[in-house]
Amino acid sequence: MTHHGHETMLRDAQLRVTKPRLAVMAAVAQRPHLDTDAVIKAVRDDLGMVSHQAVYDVLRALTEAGLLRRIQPSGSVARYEARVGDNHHHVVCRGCGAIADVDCATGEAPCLTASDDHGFSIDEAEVVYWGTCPSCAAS
Amino acid sequence: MTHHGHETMLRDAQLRVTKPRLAVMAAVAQRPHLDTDAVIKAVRDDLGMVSHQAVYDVLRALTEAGLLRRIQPSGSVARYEARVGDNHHHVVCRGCGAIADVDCATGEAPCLTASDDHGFSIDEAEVVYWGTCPSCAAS
DNA sequence: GTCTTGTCTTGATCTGTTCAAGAAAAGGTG
DNA sequence: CACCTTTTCTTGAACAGATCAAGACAAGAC
Repeated sequence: MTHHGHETMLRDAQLRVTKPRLAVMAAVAQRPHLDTDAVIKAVRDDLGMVSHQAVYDVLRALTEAGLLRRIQPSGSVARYEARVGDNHHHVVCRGCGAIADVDCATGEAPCLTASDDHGFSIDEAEVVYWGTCPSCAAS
Repeated sequence: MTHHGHETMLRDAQLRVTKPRLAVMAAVAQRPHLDTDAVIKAVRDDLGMVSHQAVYDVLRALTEAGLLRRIQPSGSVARYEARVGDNHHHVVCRGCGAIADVDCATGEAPCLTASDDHGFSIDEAEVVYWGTCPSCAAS
């Protein structure tokens, strides 16, 4: 994804184009599953001093606009990724908290039909696989 | 589940039987998906003054022993439920955070085989359905 | 260039959770 | 039953991530 592409995405979402926003998008596009703190560090490496507040605002704005997806497995802080709309899921290591992407084996809309939805109108099924990553399994 | 049954469960898990523990188990068994604060209130209604620390310790001990399950959807605080070992999932309301149980439509071990596990050894698949509950849909 | 609106900075605040040290209670043993 | 060891509970402080509030500032429309 190019810098220019990010600019177009922001405009399409009716959001203003600012340096912090471009830096956040670049950081998340480059390294998926970044936590908030890592995003702040990446943005500051890129632009110098930026307030953590600005980063929080940017992350919220981009998430609400559907440009970013927020994931937060139990016991972990909020993380963000750029892959949206492709219905993929995550595998999380119980040892170190590492996250990797997986496409669900059951096709495009896994488990989206619950056996009994209790009257809820369901629009998304989120799947988290829990396990142990190779390096944690070794130790 | 009787009071006596809870006592047996604690002993089987090699945990000492104390009033706070029995009160926590009773509260969670009675009303599923209780958050920590609600558990504290329920325990105090039952026993009088109990420190919040004791409740946190009890919840952690029971969760580690497998007597309770901790669930924590994004944007929500930690919640606990007594149903363990039956592989059911949850539907969460985006509006009010209400949680209901659902049995997964795809059988006993839904989606447990990821298409590419990245070398992780997976032991659990957790599914969260996101949607809108009837009362939030009405407003 | 000017104006309006949305965004960023600064700094305080909040909530849920955890840490630490000592007092109290559970339950096994003599 | 009394004692002792181990675990659990109380008290009080601390911590992290996230949020709130007010004003300075910049983006983009006209």
